[in-house]
Amino acid sequence: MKQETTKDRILLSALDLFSQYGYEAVSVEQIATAVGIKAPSLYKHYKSKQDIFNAIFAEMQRRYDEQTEKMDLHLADAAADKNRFSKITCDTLVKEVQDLIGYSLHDECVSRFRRLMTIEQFRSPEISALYTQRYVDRLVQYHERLFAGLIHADVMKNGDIHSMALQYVCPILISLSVCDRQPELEAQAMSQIDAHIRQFMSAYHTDLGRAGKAT
Amino acid sequence: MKQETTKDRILLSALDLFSQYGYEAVSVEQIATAVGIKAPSLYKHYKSKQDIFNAIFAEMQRRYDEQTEKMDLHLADAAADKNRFSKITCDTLVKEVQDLIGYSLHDECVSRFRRLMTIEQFRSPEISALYTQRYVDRLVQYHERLFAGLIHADVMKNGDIHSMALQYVCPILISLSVCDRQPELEAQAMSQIDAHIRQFMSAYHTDLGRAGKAT
DNA sequence: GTCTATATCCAGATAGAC
DNA sequence: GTCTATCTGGATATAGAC
Repeated sequence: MKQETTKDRILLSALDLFSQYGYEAVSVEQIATAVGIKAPSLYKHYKSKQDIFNAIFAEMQRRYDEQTEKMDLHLADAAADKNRFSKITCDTLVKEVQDLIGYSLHDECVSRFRRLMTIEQFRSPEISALYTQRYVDRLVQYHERLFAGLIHADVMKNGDIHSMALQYVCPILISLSVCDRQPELEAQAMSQIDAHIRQFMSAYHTDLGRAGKAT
Repeated sequence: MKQETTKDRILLSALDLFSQYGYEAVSVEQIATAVGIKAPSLYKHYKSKQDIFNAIFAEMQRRYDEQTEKMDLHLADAAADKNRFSKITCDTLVKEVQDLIGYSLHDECVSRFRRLMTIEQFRSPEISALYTQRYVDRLVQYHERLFAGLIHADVMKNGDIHSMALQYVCPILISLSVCDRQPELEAQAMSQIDAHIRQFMSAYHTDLGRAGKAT
């Protein structure tokens, strides 16, 4: 719980502005004004505008690594306790996903950095690869492992796991990108996600209708 | 087959540069150099840099409208001849989609404009809405209509049509966005699309295994 | 660590000759 | 329709006082 330094506030203000207008379109004076100081004062904290940009990436990478660790633990937990798989219902799945999407949309850092990545994704091969890994591959791979467990527990129908993960994850990713562009469509996106998950489960779950009711 | 005017060449060079680096990062001098003239000469054709940007949008909108008309006719044809639905096989579907994706990736104008839209999508509510409409809604709605026809013809299982369209279309859209970032992954993306469509059909087609073989 | 003043550079755009 | 020369503004960044 350390206090927010000026250096941190510069980082967050820059992230805010970069994510809206892009790196090139934002001047260091705009950043300074947002922080409440004059432009030359920035240079006591960062040696250049590019340096601020790099610091944003470094900081977000740190947070991302933390989060990935948690996801891995969560999945390991689920795999260790195979009985939990059979208890999964549409309602719990929908709620889990909607919470995750809500967090991704409303956490300022997470959502701003994702938008920044979106508009700067073609700037270098490194950023391109990072984008695919973070926002596509990680979630797909997570669900591949999850579905492999569910199939093994006979809760889900057998099939091409990678394609199943894509069909589950991609509509959610697209909804997220729509909300990034048009926040006013969030409610609609959430209800589409709800319908999507129920449709997916009805197509791939072995025993959905009776899941919660069986004695 | 009219000849390519300087005005057109400016438009295409600007599109090329904007789609790589973004509007702000490209100077009018860069555009002029790409065309093979000096910067001030540009102003005889367009009154400002912003004017070039707007002209790109107007021209691409014109081409888009043409294409939409063709798609509508194609769908109307298919709907009028319901017997064709039952003849659809995985192989033809895969080929159709791969051709479409190949075109979207390799047509210079189409792919450059899509990348430009991607990196400029947060610049205004109008561009945001245009992006969603062009690159998400149109394809989803097309497949909703297609699937409605297929369900009516008893070729596809019944279900929530919108969700089914999302599950079919979104993995393809994500593959496209991956290839925009990382062209080196195209072959891999194509084979994932192949597997995805076959998995989708095996989940939703009423009678896949015998489709091509039944007497 | 913040400020004012300033150096330096380069962008978009215009004027006017050819 | 292209050029050279130029205007003007705004950007990043530095120097040095407080």
